[in-house]
Amino acid sequence: MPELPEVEVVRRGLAEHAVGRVLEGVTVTHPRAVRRHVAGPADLSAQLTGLRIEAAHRRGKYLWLTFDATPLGTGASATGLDLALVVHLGMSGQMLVQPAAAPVEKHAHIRAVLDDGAELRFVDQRTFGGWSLAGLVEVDGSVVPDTVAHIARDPLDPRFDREAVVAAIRAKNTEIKRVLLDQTVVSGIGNIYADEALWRAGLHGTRIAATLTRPALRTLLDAVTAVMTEALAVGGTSFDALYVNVNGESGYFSRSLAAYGRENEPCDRCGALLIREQFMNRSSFSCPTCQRKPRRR
DNA sequence: TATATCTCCTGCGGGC
DNA sequence: TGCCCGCAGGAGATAT
Repeated sequence: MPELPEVEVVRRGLAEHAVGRVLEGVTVTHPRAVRRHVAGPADLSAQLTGLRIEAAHRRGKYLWLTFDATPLGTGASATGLDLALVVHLGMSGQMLVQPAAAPVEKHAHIRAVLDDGAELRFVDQRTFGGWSLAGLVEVDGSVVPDTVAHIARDPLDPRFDREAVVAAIRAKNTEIKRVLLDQTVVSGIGNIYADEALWRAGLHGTRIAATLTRPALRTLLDAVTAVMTEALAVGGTSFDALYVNVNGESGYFSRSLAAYGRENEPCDRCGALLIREQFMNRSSFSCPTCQRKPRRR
């Protein structure tokens, strides 16, 4: 599932293969792939056509492309400087840059023709992701799409303030894993990296955030940063063909996971068998010895 | 206001 | 072989 490292891999791919290119035409074949756009997919296509991609950005799990004006543009180019194409990959979204002649993927819901003959394709099996257009706003010293303004900085952001996040977490009277997954507190963390970071920090996900000490939370946030950095270095985590970079290649971090998906396998730290529990309608993996459950709420 | 739960969606694998 | 069901889970909407 695409979490921060996987999304960053995609962003880098877009920066390499799509930035500088002009969108010569956009075709939407699945209306659900266009989000929050009252005017509909046709209007989104019209607004994007003729824009040159200036840069690829990311915050947490959100990607967005910004544009500059281009002499090749249509009437839409006049607004390009203030417009962002926001992309969320959901659970299974892919942003692929393919030769136009390449076979079209079964779940290719949006296809954008680039001026170098390639196509930028949004492929999404489970249709939890999508594209949307947004205006740009300044929040806390950074320019972001207005639909991303509520998303907190992620641990790989140079301006990530660890102490401020520690304080925000301690203000929450709920389980620490819920807080890690709350993108308004700290962004980019999904179920996989939450379990990995909690395992590294030796904390059970049902511990109440407000009861954790500042040093424990610093350790936890450092674990989040470390696990994401390591995953990014090897191209992200892949369990199947659902997560790939813009060239359709998978990452290798799944081989390094210490907790997620390892039910009944020995803990790398103590040897106890890892367990799986239901939490927030999804699976959580932990070590019953290293990560003690709280006695009660 | 803060927190918890529901819903969306599709493909895969297991059980019968 | 085919059908049914559970599972995977990000995030907005809704409920408490």
